[in-house]
Amino acid sequence: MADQVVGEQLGDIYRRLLEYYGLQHWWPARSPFEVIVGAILTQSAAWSNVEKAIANLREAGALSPEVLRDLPLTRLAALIHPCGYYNAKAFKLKSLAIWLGNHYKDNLSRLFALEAGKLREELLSVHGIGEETADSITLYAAGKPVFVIDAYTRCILGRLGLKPERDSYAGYQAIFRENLAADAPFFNEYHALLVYLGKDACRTKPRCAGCCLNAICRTARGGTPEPDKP
DNA sequence: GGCCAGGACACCA
DNA sequence: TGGTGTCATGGC
Repeated sequence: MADQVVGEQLGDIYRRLLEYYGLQHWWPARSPFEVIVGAILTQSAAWSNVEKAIANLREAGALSPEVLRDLPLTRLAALIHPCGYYNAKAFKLKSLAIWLGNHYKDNLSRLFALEAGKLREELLSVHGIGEETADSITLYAAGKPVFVIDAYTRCILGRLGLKPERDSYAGYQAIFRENLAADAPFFNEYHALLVYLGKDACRTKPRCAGCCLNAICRTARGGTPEPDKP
């Protein structure tokens, strides 16, 4: 498939999603550090539960690396209890806060001054930050143009017949990088819209907005979405 | 009562 | 290198 065609498909999908869902203005956070915390807490968790955990952290005045570092692990785990995996995630937040202090003196501006590739590499060195979380931070907190690949994005691309040859994070990410202009606000909205579409169309019991995916498929490749696989 | 949600890591073959 | 088990709550 010619790259130009894929680019046009991706552009068409974006326009239709924007028309259907409207601007999302992600990430839902009050500060870049809160974006980072949220990106870790939302790992395999419903955002509604993450919001409760973040509210607890805010109320405890713990939404800063300095305070997180000094907070006992058990206390931190109790605060983030609602979002699940609280012991594992407490350790991840601790690791992040310690790393940020040791390497960047808690200065996010210094961290975000790094070139996107280097920033990603740095973030991946932190325990608990994998590819998706690193890219979420790079895009939504640092404002650099990398495309976030999550389970919804994989599902949607697969159903649109755009699954990469190499079924890997890098494979999916290359589809966006190689066929769209690198633009952070655009990638920001696009990924947010894919998540909303995914919530509606990638579940076993698609709700009404599944028709949105069908409409996208009809015009994008003249076909219909493939059924979800468990 | 079962299923699922904006993953990452350790371990093993 | 790829597959599997583990971490765990809250809403529907």
